[in-house]
Amino acid sequence: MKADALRGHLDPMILAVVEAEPLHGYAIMEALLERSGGELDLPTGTLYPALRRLERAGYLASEWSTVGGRKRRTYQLTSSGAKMLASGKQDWLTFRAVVEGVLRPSQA
Amino acid sequence: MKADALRGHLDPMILAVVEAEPLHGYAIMEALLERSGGELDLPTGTLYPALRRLERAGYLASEWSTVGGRKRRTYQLTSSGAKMLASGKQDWLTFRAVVEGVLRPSQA
DNA sequence: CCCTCATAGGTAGGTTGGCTACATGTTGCC
DNA sequence: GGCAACATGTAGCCAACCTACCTATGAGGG
Repeated sequence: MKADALRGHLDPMILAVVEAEPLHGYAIMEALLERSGGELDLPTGTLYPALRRLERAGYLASEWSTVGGRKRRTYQLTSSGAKMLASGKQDWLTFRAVVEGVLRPSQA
Repeated sequence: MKADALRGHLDPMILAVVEAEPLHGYAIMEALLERSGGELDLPTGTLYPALRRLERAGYLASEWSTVGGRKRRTYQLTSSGAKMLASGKQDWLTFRAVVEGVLRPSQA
């Protein structure tokens, strides 16, 4: 999968995995990997900046903890983030319709 | 629709509209607009550089003509472009599966 | 004891492609 | 005369994703 493809689609995906329960960064990476069937293996240089961006934007809130001697920063969805996720899902449907409308062999 | 969303997905869409018949830039714009149900209204600053990029890459070949006093540059798909389009369509299916696998409410 | 892997977090800097804004010229219609 | 539609293009901005790098702990094998 090309790198650019993800552009603008990553944010809702991140928000989606923390929707059900708060997760820390590493666990988010694993969740994305699992839910994508092994396709979405984000480098840390993508994920961590993205999380900070989403927190700055107010869509996520974070909290530090220590588990088994390791520091974790756990992110949870804010109410603003939930709205963003909902609209992101809607945007995805629109986007999908656009791409498929164009890509479809076209019945003329 | 956010601007970034298009990143990396535009190329196959352009190739797709010239698949059936060669078209000039302006006509490609209109075709995209129509096939997308009015959603995909590309600025010229996006389309024309993209066409040149695709030609440089060997996926499109162009030819000048004059119709009704107006100069047109008509693009047609090369065989290399056809391959690219096919793989782009496949990539789209993969990408769609990834996004929807992650976005889906998740049955846990 | 040491090495390596998995776990856990992060930054700096490069790339790139879609965007805004601008520039040019024609035809056709009011 | 003026404006919309037709037609093509460039320069430069910016955001986001990437590569490459850094730090640190715990667990397991040799």
